[in-house]
Amino acid sequence: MSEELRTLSLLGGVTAVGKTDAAIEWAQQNNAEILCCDSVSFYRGFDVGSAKPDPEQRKVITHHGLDICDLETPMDVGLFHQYAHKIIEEIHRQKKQVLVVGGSGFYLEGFLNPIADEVEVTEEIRQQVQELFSEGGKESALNLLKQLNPQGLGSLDQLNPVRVQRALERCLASGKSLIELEDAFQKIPKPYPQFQKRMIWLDREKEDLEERIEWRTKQMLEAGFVEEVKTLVSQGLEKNAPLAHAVGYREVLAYLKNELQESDLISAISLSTRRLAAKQRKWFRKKFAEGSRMIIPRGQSLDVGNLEWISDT
RNA sequence: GGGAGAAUAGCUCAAUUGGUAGAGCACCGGUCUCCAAAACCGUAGGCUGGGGGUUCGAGUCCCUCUUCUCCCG
Repeated sequence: MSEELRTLSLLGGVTAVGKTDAAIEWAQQNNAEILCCDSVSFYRGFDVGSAKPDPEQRKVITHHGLDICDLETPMDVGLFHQYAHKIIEEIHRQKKQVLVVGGSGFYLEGFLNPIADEVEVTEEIRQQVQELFSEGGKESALNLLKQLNPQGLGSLDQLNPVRVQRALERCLASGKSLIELEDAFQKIPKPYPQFQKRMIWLDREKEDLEERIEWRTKQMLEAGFVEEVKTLVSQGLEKNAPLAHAVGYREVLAYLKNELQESDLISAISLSTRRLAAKQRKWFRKKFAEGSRMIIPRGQSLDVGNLEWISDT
């Protein structure tokens, strides 16, 4: 088998930059299938607001990683990478290339660095910790954590309720201290060792991206974003905090509850989306290889025949 | 034309009887091994619309100009 087939290509980029079209074009030219890495597009029913590739686009090139879970069976990084391993093997068996496309930093990082260990948190433990939180809040969880970890809490951010909750779950589930868990985590080897990884990420000039974001926001609303959120609410959207707070979904939800005026909807969604882009940009700068940023000139789409991939070091 | 009110950080607003201006959001920076488009932390930011006056001291009281909003003609 040629070396080329052992390559894993990661195409990142900020939101609204034009990733979807670029990915499809590249995949066509390079006999590839696409694995989407987008924390909202994983979910069934989150179509308009996540700018998910539409059925037409998916007919052109096979997309994986879309519609693989729903509100009742939430995705997490560990699960996603189990899935990704399987899909990548499958694509290679067909002697095709894999193009990972997405903007979700934490999920993308799983291709480059260890992001999870073997500790499995059972539903009972999750419930138990949840109850502790609703009764005594973060403080009582922190107290219990301190009892379980006389040697200290390691690098835990004690001010962050989500982090404290996770840490406690993992302590209870593993029977180990946070420091032991951290030490063990340090020793986990890099993931996907059988592949040579290369990457590139797309960006645009500030003003250019802002215009695209606003334009796309309007498109989404015209395409039935509000209806989509109504349906999701009936399926229990509000019980899933991260999705209920996802960019755009949060604003439409506020509008449906009369907390946001219709006339402010576009600007509110656009603002959130711009913040997301800024956050993504920071992530790519930090985690993707030096020189892997590619700025698409205003009014143009990407020349995918000419990408300068940067190898993971 | 007459009357009333407002003017404070990029935005929305705070500031007890006059005592050297604060918050939320945005911006900028940072953190996170399983909810990550989430969650959390930090920095910076103001000749308080202009000018004058009273006072030891004015965002706060007085005068004046400018701008905006509302009401009456």
